[in-house]
Amino acid sequence: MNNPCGQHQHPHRLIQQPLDELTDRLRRHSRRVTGPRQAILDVLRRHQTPMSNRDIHAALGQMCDLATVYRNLHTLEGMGLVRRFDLGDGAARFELVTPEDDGHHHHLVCTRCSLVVEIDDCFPPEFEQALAQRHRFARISHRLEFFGVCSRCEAGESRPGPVEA
Amino acid sequence: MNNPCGQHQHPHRLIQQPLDELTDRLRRHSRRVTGPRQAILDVLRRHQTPMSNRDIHAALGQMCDLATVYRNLHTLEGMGLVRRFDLGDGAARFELVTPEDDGHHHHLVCTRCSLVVEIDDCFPPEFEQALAQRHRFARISHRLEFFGVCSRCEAGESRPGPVEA
DNA sequence: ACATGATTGCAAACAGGTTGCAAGAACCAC
DNA sequence: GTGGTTCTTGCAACCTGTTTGCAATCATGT
Repeated sequence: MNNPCGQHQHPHRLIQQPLDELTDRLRRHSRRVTGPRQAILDVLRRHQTPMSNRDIHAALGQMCDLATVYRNLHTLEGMGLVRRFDLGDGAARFELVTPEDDGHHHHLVCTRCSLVVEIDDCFPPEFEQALAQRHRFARISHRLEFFGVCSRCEAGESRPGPVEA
Repeated sequence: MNNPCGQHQHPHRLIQQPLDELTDRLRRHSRRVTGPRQAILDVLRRHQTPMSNRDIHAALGQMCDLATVYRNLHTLEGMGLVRRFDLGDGAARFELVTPEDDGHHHHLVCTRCSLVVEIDDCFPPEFEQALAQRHRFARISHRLEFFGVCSRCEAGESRPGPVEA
């Protein structure tokens, strides 16, 4: 994997984090280790790609209310255990973040079947610095996602639900 | 204005397009030139930064229903007269596109006051090509927006409504 | 001017997400 | 363990952005 300018790139999602380690992180933030929370973390750690609140709720079976999922992801995001992504279809997606990795990376989304590929490339941070200076902005960050049509869909074997372009 | 790799960049919004030219484009697409449409185009051509449906509706005064604004922007987007942006706050924004320029560009948004700065820099198209090939995706495009805190806000002179981080 | 079909206003309906409140756990201290 | 304090949860109502059905209205070709 190289990158736009042969430079920056973010490694991530190398291995699944043990569930205990995750719940420990909850405790360290003085958050209670509840059934729904463990279940949500467990679902997330088994997943490679970002999941929506609805996805997670579905994966949980009738374990808890959808509102609980929303609240917990909000909490987890605040704790930095989870990172929010916007894949452009109006629903927030979440991925687990490891303590080492800040979770910064991007995605390539198939606009036909919603297949998501994790992308580690990114443009060099110096670019952002330059932008910040030029426009006198502080604490600059960015959001970048790619869209396209995966080979299966391109070949005609269309399937599930689409995401907007 | 340079760019991430000293390469690609999209010039845009050089001058206001005459209103007649815009309505002509409507006719060419066999769309009727109605009051609301002209007004919407007129509001957009006077604006430098992307406007939400609500913004436009407000700028129009009680000229037409909000639903009409939504429908028209959808139509205009389909015709390629307007381009949709997602600045991350849950409301779609639109900017007029000139016939020459495809409207591809990005924004730097202040997360405190919502100030928007138009950004012409972008990473080189070859990068997207490479991504496409590597993951066997076709027709790749991307969405990129920057967020930060503008100098005024950083200086403490906070004001209007925020946008998410 | 007329006919005709696109367009509009209005209200209802949606979807994602948030929130108030009372009931139900976790967790700490004893 | 027991008990209480405080965080969480379920539920239902609510909010915002956006879409849609339908009848009334208006822009356009003739």
